[in-house]
Amino acid sequence: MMFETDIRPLDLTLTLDCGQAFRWKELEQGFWTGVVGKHMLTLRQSSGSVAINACTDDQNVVRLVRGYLRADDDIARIQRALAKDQTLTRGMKRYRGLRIVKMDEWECLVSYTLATYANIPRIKKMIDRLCTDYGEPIRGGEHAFPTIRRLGEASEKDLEKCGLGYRAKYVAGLCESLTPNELKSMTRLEYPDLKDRLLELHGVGEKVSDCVSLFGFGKLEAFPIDVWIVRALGRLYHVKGSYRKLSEFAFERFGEYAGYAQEYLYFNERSAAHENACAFSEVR
DNA sequence: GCCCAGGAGTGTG
DNA sequence: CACACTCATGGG
Repeated sequence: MMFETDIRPLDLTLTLDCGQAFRWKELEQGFWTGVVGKHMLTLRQSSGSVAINACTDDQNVVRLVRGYLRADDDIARIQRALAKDQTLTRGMKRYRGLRIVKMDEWECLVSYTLATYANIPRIKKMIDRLCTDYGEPIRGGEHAFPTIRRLGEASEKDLEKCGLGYRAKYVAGLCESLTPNELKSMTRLEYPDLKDRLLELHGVGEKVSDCVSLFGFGKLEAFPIDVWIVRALGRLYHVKGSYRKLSEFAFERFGEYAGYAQEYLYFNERSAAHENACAFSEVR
């Protein structure tokens, strides 16, 4: 069944293929297949509208996709607010179509806990195996992301077999220390309290906590700091220091939309590194 | 074969 | 609080 919905501005590739979410695949040019909730979807962008191919006639998939892509975020307004920062103004316009995604809280928490000290292809593989081994089969031949209960039934050894390595004990710990109700109650917390609560979880540090706040709980003021952001802040703003220190800088500088600022800085820094690498290789 | 990864936990100065 | 070290494996 096909649906269509209007989301502007949007760059589907930038949004789905950037390490925010890990389950999207571009099976053929412009066709992005992934799983959102219990639905396997194929998305295709034509200018500002998104064509949704789903194995259901349930109109709710439109709402699902609009929620996932945060269709109600007013990008123009967000960019205007961030444009008070001159440094950001130049870089961010070409990323107008990049949207922060709103993942399922549990999926996001597990995904980013797995993402520690692993590269993106491997993160995708770990998640794929967790889903095929423990996720409920859904129409289209895919699997939903495994629930807390199902994942909790797996032993640490079982989880290791999915290629998790030392992360298996973290995932097992998450299943033990959380219930679906607790996760749901956490959605009511404001960002500072939410972050502290996430930090209590074993295997969840500052960076993962911020990623989960941003991509899982939709806290746009969260500002995850990875190696690329450290580089960007040093190169563009000449600030360096501990995670806490950089966090405070980001909050004062970027405020309620720091999460979008983070994405712009992240992409800008990666492309800057890429351009340098190309320039260097041309000189040789 | 080698290097290293969208980090976090632990121990030490 | 700041650093160093380890963690278990699979991609590139």
